[in-house]
Amino acid sequence: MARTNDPDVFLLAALADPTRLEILRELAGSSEVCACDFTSCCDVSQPTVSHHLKVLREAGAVVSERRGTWVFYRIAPNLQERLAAIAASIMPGGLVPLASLRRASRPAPLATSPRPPGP
Amino acid sequence: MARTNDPDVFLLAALADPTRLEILRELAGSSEVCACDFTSCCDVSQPTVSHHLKVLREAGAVVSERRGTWVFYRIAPNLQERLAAIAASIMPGGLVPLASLRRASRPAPLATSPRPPGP
DNA sequence: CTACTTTATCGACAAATGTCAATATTGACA
DNA sequence: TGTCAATATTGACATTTGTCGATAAAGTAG
Repeated sequence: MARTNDPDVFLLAALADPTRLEILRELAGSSEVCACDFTSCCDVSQPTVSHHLKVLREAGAVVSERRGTWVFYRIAPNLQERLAAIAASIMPGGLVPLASLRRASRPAPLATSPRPPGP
Repeated sequence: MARTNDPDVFLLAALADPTRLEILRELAGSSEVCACDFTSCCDVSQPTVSHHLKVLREAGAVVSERRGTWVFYRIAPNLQERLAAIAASIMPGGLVPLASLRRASRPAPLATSPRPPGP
């Protein structure tokens, strides 16, 4: 079969699974989530959760950080850009991150954005 | 295995294939493309092209129109919205179509919420 | 060190997927 | 009608994928 190494295909394939999409939606709600919390929400075994997290990590959809026994996961910081790039390559209009919208119309008014201005 | 019926997963799975992504990128360049043109650009047999087009069609990524012997394909009109909705569900900021950018920059300059309220 | 917890890996399995050759279907035109 | 071109479907195949049980690895606390 046509083995591919296109990072875009890799990323899209990582999103195209009900359990992984559920994981990502859980992650979108909080700034970070412990790996142990996904076992309950996703109705699959612990090895399966670990497998899905690995797929998401290797595709660049999430990033992980070990703190003691626990491993915390976050949405990858550049996921927005990557999805925007993919969207732009397959659609005339494309999609843009909301952040770039606000930056274009005004010079960063107040800290009203839900995400703190990271380092 | 976990058979799903989530349209979002269906759509993402349709995009997560190198041949189908190539088809979509070809479609993004023109307003419409004849099915016969994909056989040359994608380096797969005619039945395979037909299969991939069916997957894209059933996922709602493209629409087709028969004109005589030929079948012409276009990017689905609501693909932007659907991808934007998926992006918004998995990322804090989300992604918005460029069209809505123009509309949103006028009437609500002080709206601190990241997402415009209207449907 | 041992015992315990959390996470990752391994091995195996069934189901899904991408591919093509062969064939069927659809439509145009003589 | 019959023939040809474009597209779709079928059947078969190898590869990939999602899943779990068992087990290993990493870290903490006693």
